[in-house]
Amino acid sequence: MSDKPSYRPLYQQAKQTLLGRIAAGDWPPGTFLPSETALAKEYGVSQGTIRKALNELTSEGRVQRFQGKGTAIPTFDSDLHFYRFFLWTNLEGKPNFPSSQVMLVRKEKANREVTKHLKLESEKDVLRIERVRVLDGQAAINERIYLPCALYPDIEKHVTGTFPNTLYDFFQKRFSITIARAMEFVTAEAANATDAKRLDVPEGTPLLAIRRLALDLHDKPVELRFSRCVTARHGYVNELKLHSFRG
Amino acid sequence: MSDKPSYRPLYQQAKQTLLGRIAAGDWPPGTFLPSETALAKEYGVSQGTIRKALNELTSEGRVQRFQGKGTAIPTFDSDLHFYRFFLWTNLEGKPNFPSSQVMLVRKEKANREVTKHLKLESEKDVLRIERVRVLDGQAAINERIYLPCALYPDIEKHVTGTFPNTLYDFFQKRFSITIARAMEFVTAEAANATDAKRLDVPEGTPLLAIRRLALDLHDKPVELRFSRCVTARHGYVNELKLHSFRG
DNA sequence: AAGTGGTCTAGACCACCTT
DNA sequence: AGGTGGTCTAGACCACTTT
Repeated sequence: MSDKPSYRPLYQQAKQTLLGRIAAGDWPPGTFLPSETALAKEYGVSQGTIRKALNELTSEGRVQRFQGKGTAIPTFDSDLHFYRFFLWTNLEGKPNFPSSQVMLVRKEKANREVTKHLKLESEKDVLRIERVRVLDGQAAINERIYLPCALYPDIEKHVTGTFPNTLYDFFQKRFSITIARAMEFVTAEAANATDAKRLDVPEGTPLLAIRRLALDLHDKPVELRFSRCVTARHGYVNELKLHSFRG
Repeated sequence: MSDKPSYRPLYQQAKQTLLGRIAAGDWPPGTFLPSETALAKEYGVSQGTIRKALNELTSEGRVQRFQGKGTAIPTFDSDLHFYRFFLWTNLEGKPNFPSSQVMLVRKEKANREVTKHLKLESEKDVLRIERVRVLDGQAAINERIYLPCALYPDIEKHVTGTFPNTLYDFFQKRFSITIARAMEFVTAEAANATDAKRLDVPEGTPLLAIRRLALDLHDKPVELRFSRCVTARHGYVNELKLHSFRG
């Protein structure tokens, strides 16, 4: 009658426990977990069971395994991760590392849209960052970013003067916030006056508009980003695959 | 000195062999593979080794496993697959099953761009299909599709009268062509006269332009598709994740 | 040499589906 | 009841890294 699962594989339990400890920061990025044998002893299961848990975590990008060395928590600046969240290439398909010019940094009250997407309780303080990203020497992306101030204590003080270009790396190092995934919603819109000025295109030029919500290891929204992009020389690349439902 | 791998795990060999037989059509979509024990005996390895190979194939979407039943080759119309290749939702994030109106079907010589992307040897015959896709009752996507005639024998005869809406399902059932993955390149462009007419928008309206190259199980290009989309009421959704490099 | 993860095996038992 | 895949274990050996 009851529809309880009433059964939970040991390796799933171990995986969940490990995930919780990773999210809680037991092993900061760049450090190594205990060995399989140590974890197996600690959890009272066989090594093979721990191995299965760790392999699933590996396939989800939560840990990295190195033969002969051990199992580590990945850091965001590792090559593995950057291009998972930066999907721009030029027309020939070559990726491109962007540079940034910050146009505005300001603390303000979140409006309704920002409050909704970031799942804030009410109209809390957010840090608003506006910057232009440069690809192949061309101003290409006009970006507006909102960060809940509560999650990034004293962030204003960190961002005076030079501003980090690779934000997700900065979030992890300074605030222990790891971006685990992001949802994007892409549309085409006409350039407004600000876009035109910052991107050096005529008003009305078709731009690719991306709304991105980035989530941390607990699936909590930690960043909202609006990007408006000139696609004369670059484009947004995406690969569609069949792979598993459980990934 | 030589950099040969000089080592190849058994389960990888088994996986490659199985992939080859799947691609060759030994087990058509919807049919079941031999059991683990049968495959283990056939390949002269243990059941655990075959299991590991099959589990990797599962995570890549190449097979589906059902406890108590067996291991099957997925069919494209299974719910699992359609929305992997159709990323449109309305502004509230609700997915939408599109309908199609075919505007043009014609055999022609491939131009340089089509030849290049489809990796044709020279300017071979391609079937050109133009259709408008309707979302929520609104003409939303103006689509132009190129198929190499060599891969779709007598396709002209199949497409008179009614035309299949879910093309990839049709490719698999009629031509044994399974779409395994696709690469998309997304830009923003202004609506031309044809777009304006078919999508009922003013000329110059910003459209989302997608070039998609679809590949079969052998990674051979089998379809080139240009979509031009109104994003007033809908958008292209994409999820960015960390997951594994080997997926 | 010692420790790590990676592969491979063999066997036991469980959960699910079909007959 | 018998077959399938799913979980769990224990042990052997291999490949890689570090000491």
